[in-house]
Amino acid sequence: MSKLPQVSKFRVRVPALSAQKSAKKPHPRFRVKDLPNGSQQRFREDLGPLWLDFVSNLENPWDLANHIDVMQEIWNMTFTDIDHTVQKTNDPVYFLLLQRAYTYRRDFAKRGETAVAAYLDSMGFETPDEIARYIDFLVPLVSEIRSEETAKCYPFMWREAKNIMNADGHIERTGAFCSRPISDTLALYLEIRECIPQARRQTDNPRGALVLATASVERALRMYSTGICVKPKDRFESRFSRKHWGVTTEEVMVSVKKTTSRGWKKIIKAAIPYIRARKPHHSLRPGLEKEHEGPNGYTHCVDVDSGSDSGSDVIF
DNA sequence: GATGCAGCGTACGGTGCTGT
DNA sequence: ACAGCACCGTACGCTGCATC
Repeated sequence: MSKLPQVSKFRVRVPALSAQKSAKKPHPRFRVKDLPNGSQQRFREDLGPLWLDFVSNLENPWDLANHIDVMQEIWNMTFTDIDHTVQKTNDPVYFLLLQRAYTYRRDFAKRGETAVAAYLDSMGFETPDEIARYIDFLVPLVSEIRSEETAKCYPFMWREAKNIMNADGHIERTGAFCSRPISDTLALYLEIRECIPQARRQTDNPRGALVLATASVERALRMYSTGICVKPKDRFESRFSRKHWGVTTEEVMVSVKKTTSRGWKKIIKAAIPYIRARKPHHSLRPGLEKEHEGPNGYTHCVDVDSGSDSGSDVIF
């Protein structure tokens, strides 16, 4: 880079005509073409991934509206030649970055479905009953798991979890957040990061991406609670939204925040083999209610460092 | 090399929800 | 009632592959 390009002023325009005339109640809606000339491709290829990398690191990946400063920062970093002030109203940059984040979360939902379908397929079950029983073990009903003191564990969140019949139905588990479907789903985050130069990647742990991956996998697993994938009656109930999954992600975050740096290396190491491993797969789920609060299987998913498989050879 | 096709990702428009 | 937000469905265009 011999010299910086000349800075040009980008003036905000009104939304495209087709967007304005679309509905009875028109409202601001921007398209990529509403961005300044010459910025569209860099928006897609550079700014978008940087933004999603940031979102992946957030403690609350559902709440994005209060990160104008970061949007501005990555805009300035990406577009040294185009001056623009990011703002909440009438701004295509703000609007399109939020849209990109919605798509990002939906991609996690889809990836979870694909990962779970592949996982169950690989288990070689022969009847729906077998699948239903296994799902019941992996994702016990909320009421059951919270009322039973000894069962503070969602087995689907662990690489390995098995009932030990002698000691009060105690569940032995290892490998927090390293179950195959969670690793598979988290690989989506690694795929997004691949196109970002190492020096520009976020350096924190991808807490937001991990809680989204975990919730997405639970959502997909619960679709199979009857042994076959059940479509929801109401498509709005099936959304991977803050409304339906915000409580779950908050609770999972309790465990995520306790994860050590060694734990993070293991989690990333487990996800790496799944990079670019999946194709999209469409299926749906029945609704899920959150009824109780307090410590539970989500908040107890933390490895006791075993010393084995340190993950020390992982760079991410 | 040209053409056709399938798979996939993205952009865009639609719509229910929520806040004022 | 209205405006804006949040999420979903899908059309479209791009890419890669097969076939001629």
